This record gives sequence, structure tokens and C-alpha cells, in this order.
Amino acid sequence: MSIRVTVDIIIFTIRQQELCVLLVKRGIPPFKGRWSIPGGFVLERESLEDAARRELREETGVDEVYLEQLYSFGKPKRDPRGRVITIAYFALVKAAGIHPEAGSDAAQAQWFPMSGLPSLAFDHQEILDYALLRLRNKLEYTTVGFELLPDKFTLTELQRVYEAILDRKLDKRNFRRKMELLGILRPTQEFRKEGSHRPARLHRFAARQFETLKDKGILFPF
Amino acid sequence: MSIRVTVDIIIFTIRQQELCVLLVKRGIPPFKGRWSIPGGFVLERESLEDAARRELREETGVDEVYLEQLYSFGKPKRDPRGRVITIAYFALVKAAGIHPEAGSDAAQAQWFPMSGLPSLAFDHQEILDYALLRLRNKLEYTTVGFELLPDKFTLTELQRVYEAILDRKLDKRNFRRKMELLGILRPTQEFRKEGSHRPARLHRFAARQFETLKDKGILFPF
DNA sequence: CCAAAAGTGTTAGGAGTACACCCATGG
DNA sequence: CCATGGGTGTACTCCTAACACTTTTGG
Repeated sequence: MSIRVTVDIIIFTIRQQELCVLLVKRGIPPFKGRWSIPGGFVLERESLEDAARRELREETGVDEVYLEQLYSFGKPKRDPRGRVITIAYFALVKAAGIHPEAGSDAAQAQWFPMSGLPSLAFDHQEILDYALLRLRNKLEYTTVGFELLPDKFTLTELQRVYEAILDRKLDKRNFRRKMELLGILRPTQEFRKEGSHRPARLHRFAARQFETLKDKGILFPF
Repeated sequence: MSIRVTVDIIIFTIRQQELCVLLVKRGIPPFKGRWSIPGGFVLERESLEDAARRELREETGVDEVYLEQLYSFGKPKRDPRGRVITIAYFALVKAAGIHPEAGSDAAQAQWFPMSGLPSLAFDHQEILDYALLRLRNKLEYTTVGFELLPDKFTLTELQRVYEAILDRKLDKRNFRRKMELLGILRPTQEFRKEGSHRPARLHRFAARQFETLKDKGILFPF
């Protein structure tokens, strides 16, 4: 019993303080002209994760990003062409100017804010919903949030990332205290001047040693 | 690009206050004679979950159990026969006398305590490790623990389930207070008499309404 | 001096942890 | 009356949440 196997990758980033996802416009049927999550077939000799990284590179030109397997979707009729199951991954890329078109087989790729998504092909809306859920959950007990920021960032920028993903406002003082308690930030001597107000100190993420925060008994509220 | 796709199911239960997993002895090469996680090929017209439920039924004769997709494993060489990826599921079955042999294609099936596992075929040890990790995590913030108990149970039995999975002792009073706070137990008027000591009150699980406890802000310690 | 974002501290409520004794029963 | 597991309460710590003003800068 052989089945065609694809990987689909939900690529998230933050743009203009909004959570965005990379979608590609389908050039061929089915769903021609509809937007979809980028993906492709798994090759004979590559692992699932390798396939996901390859697709990611083809679409965004970037490598070395956060990538995690999400879930496998395999309803018999999810693809009208026949039996195709997909292993979905999700990736987090740093905002720093990634041009979707940098890839090779980019029919047409574009960032969409989660608040304004087009109608998606296949069961891709379901996959995307699940990815957002996972991302929100992981934000609580891991440091994935930092994967969406450049090397140096302000505390407000960090807070905006959390707010964008959780889709609600957080208290500035409580947010900062929590980060302080976690001890995963290293302040630098640099400041970001921007507009006519007090400059913000830049910080670095300094905690490769643990991705899980559970140990510290500190979580983010939902 | 077609690939053979299997589902493998890690079936957990509690026996004699120990966490156990169902394994089957392979009757054919490769790994003939080695123990492995039960599984089989996904059929053309069934969903992944349907395939998992079918396998589960064939192995244990039970249906209506907790079943959850775990992870997909797809390294090119994980099966010496060629390219096979597997979608792993994990199931929790109630202790109440399930005879592994009840199934159809049961070559030879047997419960093994997690503390005394044999050497496993393929990458099944890796899959099992991951399943245990997931189970432990879910125990903290969901009510999956109840899936391993019969309809009515004593508080001590419940605590033993948590202890078996987490592999450490818990404080009786704190454990009970937490359950009390969660409000997910309904005491019955029945008692279990067993040996020469005070009988234990039987309780029911009474919270189908939510599987996630996060909302309540109460978690189990790790 | 005005506008705008950066930065900072206190209090009250509640869950987590550690810990020791009496209760009910059968033999 | 004794052995066995069932059942209960308190004190302390620490995280969480709510909440408002001062600081620094550019214009």
C-alpha cells in the first residue's frame, strides 16, 4: 500500500507587529489560483525533516530557522487528486527582510497577516488553525518567541511579539518582571533611538541552555 | 513519489500499579522474534486515525478508548525493507481485563512494564520514549490520567496512576487538595473494602466538559 | 514645554509545598 | 488491641494580576 506523502510548512513571521504566514498561489489545478501553505513531496532518500527544510529553503531562501513537526493530516479525500497525506511542519523566521520570491519554484508567494487570510486550498485552513494553536501553547512554556526576533531587540518589541501571537494586550510591568525572573535576557549597552522619546535599551536572548521554562515554574498566562 | 505508510500504536495501561505497554513479537523478518510496537499499513480508503483504531481493535479487542496522534517518524533507513514512514499514535486503555490475545493477527502480544522492556525492533524504542514523554506532559495539564481507570475508583488508585506515570511519589494531602480544587471528581456512596482497614470511598470522574486544565490555572508538578 | 514611548514598585490573592496525626476496619 | 491503609489542616513561600507615575528624548 503506497501513498503519496508531502510535507507542508507553515512559516510564521512578525511583520509590522503582526503575526504573518507565508502562502503561495497555486498555478495548477486543483484549486488553481487559490492560496495554499507551501509544501511538496517527500523524496525517496530524505527524512521528513530534511524535506521540510528543503521546502523552507526553496520558499524563503533561509536556513537555520526554528522548525518543528506539527501534525500529520491524512483524511482520504483531503486531496481531490487521490490519496495524499501530509506531514505538517511549522517554522518561525526572523522578521529581517525575507523576500518570499527568493525561492526557486515560487509561483507567487506572499506574507499574509493572520487577521486577513484568503480562502485556502485543500484542508489548509485546518492545518493553519492547528499551527496557531500550537504556537500559542508553546509561547507559554518555551522560548520560541525569541525565534521571531533579530539578535538584539527592545523589551517592547519582545512584548509585541507575544501580544501579536496571543492576540491580546499584556501588562508591561508584569511582562518585564517575568522576563527578569526568567533570567534569559542580557541587556546590552546599545539603545534604539526612534522618534522623539526616550531610547530603548537593546537586549539579547541568552538562554540556549533550556528551551523549556517549565523547570523554572514560570509560565505565561493564556 | 509513493511511500509506504504505517500507523504504530503505543498502547498504555496500568497493571499492578505499574505503567505497561503492549508489545507484539514479530513472526517474520526483519527483526524476527523481536518485540515491537503493534501497527500496520494504512489502507487506501481509511484516515490515519481510522487505521490506528482498526489496529487497536485488532490487538486489544477494545474500542472507545483514548487515542491521540503522537508524531510521525520518517528517517529513510528506519525500516531495512525500504522506505516506510510511520504515524505513531498513543492509546490509553482501562486496566479492566484486556486480553491482548483477543485480537486477530496477534502473533504474540504481551504487556510489558515500562521498567522492564525488552529490546525493540526498528526505531521503536525512540517512539516509545517519545510517547512516555508526551504522556507525562499531558498528565500535567489534561485529564488523560482518568482514561486509565475504571468508572469508579478510589483516590489512592488515582494517585497511583499519577505516580506510576511520573515515576515518583506524590504527597497524599496535596494530591487530594488539587483534585478537590479542580472539582472534577464526584464522590459516590460506595466504598471499596479491601483488607483489614478502613474502606475507601469510590469516586467518579465528572468533567467531560474540559480536557484541558490550563483554564483553571492548576497544574501538576513535574 | 510638549508629545511619546521607556522604565519602574507595591499590594492582595491564591496555588504549591512540606509536614503528622486520627479514623475505620478485619482479624 | 493491633496492623493497615483512609482521610484530614496549617503555615510559608512564591507567582500572578491589577494598577500610575517619572524619565528621557526630539521637535
